[in-house]
Amino acid sequence: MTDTAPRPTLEAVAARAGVSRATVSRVVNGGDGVRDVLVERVRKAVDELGYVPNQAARSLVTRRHDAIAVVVAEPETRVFADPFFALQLRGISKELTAHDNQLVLLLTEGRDDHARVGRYLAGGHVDGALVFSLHLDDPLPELIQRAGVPTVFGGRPGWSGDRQGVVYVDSDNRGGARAAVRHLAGLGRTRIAHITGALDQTSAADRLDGYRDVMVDADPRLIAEADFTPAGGERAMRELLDRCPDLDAVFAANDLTASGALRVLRESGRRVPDDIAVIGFDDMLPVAEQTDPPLTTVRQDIEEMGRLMARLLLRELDRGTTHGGSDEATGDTPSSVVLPTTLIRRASA
Amino acid sequence: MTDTAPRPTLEAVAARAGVSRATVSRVVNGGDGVRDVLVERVRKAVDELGYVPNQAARSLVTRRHDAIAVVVAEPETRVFADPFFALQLRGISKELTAHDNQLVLLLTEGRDDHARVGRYLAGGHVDGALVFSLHLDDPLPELIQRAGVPTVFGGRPGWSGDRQGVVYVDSDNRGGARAAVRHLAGLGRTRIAHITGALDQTSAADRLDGYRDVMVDADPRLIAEADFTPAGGERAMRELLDRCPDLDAVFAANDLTASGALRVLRESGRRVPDDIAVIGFDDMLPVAEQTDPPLTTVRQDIEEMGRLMARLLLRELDRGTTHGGSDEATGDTPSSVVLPTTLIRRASA
DNA sequence: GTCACACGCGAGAGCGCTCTCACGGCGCTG
DNA sequence: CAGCGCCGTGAGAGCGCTCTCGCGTGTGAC
Repeated sequence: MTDTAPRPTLEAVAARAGVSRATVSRVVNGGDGVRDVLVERVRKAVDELGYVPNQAARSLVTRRHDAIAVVVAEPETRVFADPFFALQLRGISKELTAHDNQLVLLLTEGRDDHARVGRYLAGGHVDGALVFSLHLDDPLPELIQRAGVPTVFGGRPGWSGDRQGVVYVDSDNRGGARAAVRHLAGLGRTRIAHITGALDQTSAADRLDGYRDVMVDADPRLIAEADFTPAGGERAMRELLDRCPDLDAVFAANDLTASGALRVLRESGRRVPDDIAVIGFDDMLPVAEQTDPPLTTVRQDIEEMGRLMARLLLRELDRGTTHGGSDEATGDTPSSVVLPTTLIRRASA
Repeated sequence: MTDTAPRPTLEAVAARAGVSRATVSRVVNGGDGVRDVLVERVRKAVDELGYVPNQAARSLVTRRHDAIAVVVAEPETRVFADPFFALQLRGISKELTAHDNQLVLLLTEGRDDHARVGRYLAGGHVDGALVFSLHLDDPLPELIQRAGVPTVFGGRPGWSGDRQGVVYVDSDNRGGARAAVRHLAGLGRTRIAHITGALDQTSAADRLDGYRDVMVDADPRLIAEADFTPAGGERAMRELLDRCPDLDAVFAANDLTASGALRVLRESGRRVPDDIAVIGFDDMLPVAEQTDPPLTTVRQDIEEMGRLMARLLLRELDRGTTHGGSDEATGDTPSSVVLPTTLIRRASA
């Protein structure tokens, strides 16, 4: 009953089917160039014995693992505790599963972990990596680049120098921000404030840029820095009310920030959206739909981002396999993708 | 620059250090029974060559993979989109990392996926599995049991027949529920209602049991069924207000449900906690702290649950290795653990 | 009817590692 | 001073698979 059952090997299947190991191998791997009679016979033997190929043995010779590492740096709990990551992971999982790849999850916290991850990736345990590099000064991308593992990044990595061959998937943060602010302007609002996210993350920086695109010469006092958290949103909102009591709209860097801001506005007796209109970013359902009033926000398709990351990586891996090991970019390198965002109108603006 | 660098093998290290493969292997795996001089020499060679053992080759002979599968069945998006799962995963990751084990994530949705997971586990790709079996009728546990892979479950599996050797880690849902209801009673509330979770999950059933433990002969109309979602909470709350306008307290099966209930209460003009006291479950910070008023709730240490699951599994695996392959339970089988919960008092009760 | 060729299949090497086994050297005892 | 034992080391087999190579058979062309 326990695992003492000795797993059948290729050899065993071959014996039972009355063919050679090589033939069984061929059948198991697609069955090209084998007569149908034999294919049938081998399939039967496989079924009867419950044969499952030993991945270790296979990897040893093929040097492929059909496994992808997903690296998530999570210096703060926040990052991990929000649904963002979970949704992306789900998209990745779906895509990988569809291509018979496994998902090896590497969560890192702290510097020493980076070394560990670097070692792991360099160790050739996986065929590629999907990396969420959230901060500008993250040493991880550098490490990974050096490990020589094909990689796709989630979110635009924040290097100043854009190295060649760096592939990422991102939302159109800047465009989304522009849409949000334009929407507010379209409502006739003129004193539109912005509560930023953590500005060491490209998404926050990009959203701020989008805001500035529209509010070309905005009063700098209309911009308050926060960190993507509700608490940060509260603090920033108080600051803003203090500095600019006349503001009539707020674009928050994400929904959580917006929820904090809403709370402060309610406390201060302002009506939303009558006195002050509020827009968030993300369209995190548990948050955006439950605020009071429900939050107008910019939706990004997070699951699709994940799926796309996986697809890009798999394509690159496939390319590497098919075209033989050419060294430098062979022309059709997959390139980065920026997904569109859409404005979701609810009650807050 | 690219991955064309041929990874050094044991052989190469041995040559450089002027010893045999066997000796290098010994050093790499702990270095027992090798003279310090040689250990040093080998270490140096390893560093210089940047040698990393080939896990596939190693697994092939040791039959260990140092990898654990985490299986998450997620029929509903909800499950995945809440921080619960993420926190647990984090605990697991920490523990596995500390023991140099990898985390292979398997997300399933739908029936066909079950077969896939079963095949994967039976395929001997991983040493063990951590399984989140959320629903009573889930076929997954059965499948996994049959695959013969050492497994620890997250949350009490819902089989009527408690098979032997089933190990799980759970929160004290029933005890926590009792504490919550007692607290309400201690506040002088007498008409205490309960909004349940999805009752096909053991956690929901256990919390209901806890409620009943205290409210021994509760008015059945004080119990409304929901599904752990805010929307469900709203619906159930309306039902309850309709049926029992005189209720003075509500114990909700989780924080999300409670947040829905709070909204309905506010709409209906009831004051919380003055008119109606509310308690949740989970202590999900982004929710519990942000409700209005902040939610009194039952905290469970989710991350610790994850960590514990991993620890239990690793211990079991270790046991299997150390004591040779004895077949039936060797006495010191790790047994299930139920973690305590604590009541967190905030403003809502 | 003969020759060339293609196609299907089996034999065998080898991927990088671990682990058993046997051997040489040293220290200890009598 | 001889012999026994033990510790440290190397040689070599083999884990389960893939893949190249070559042989045999069947098919088509002349």
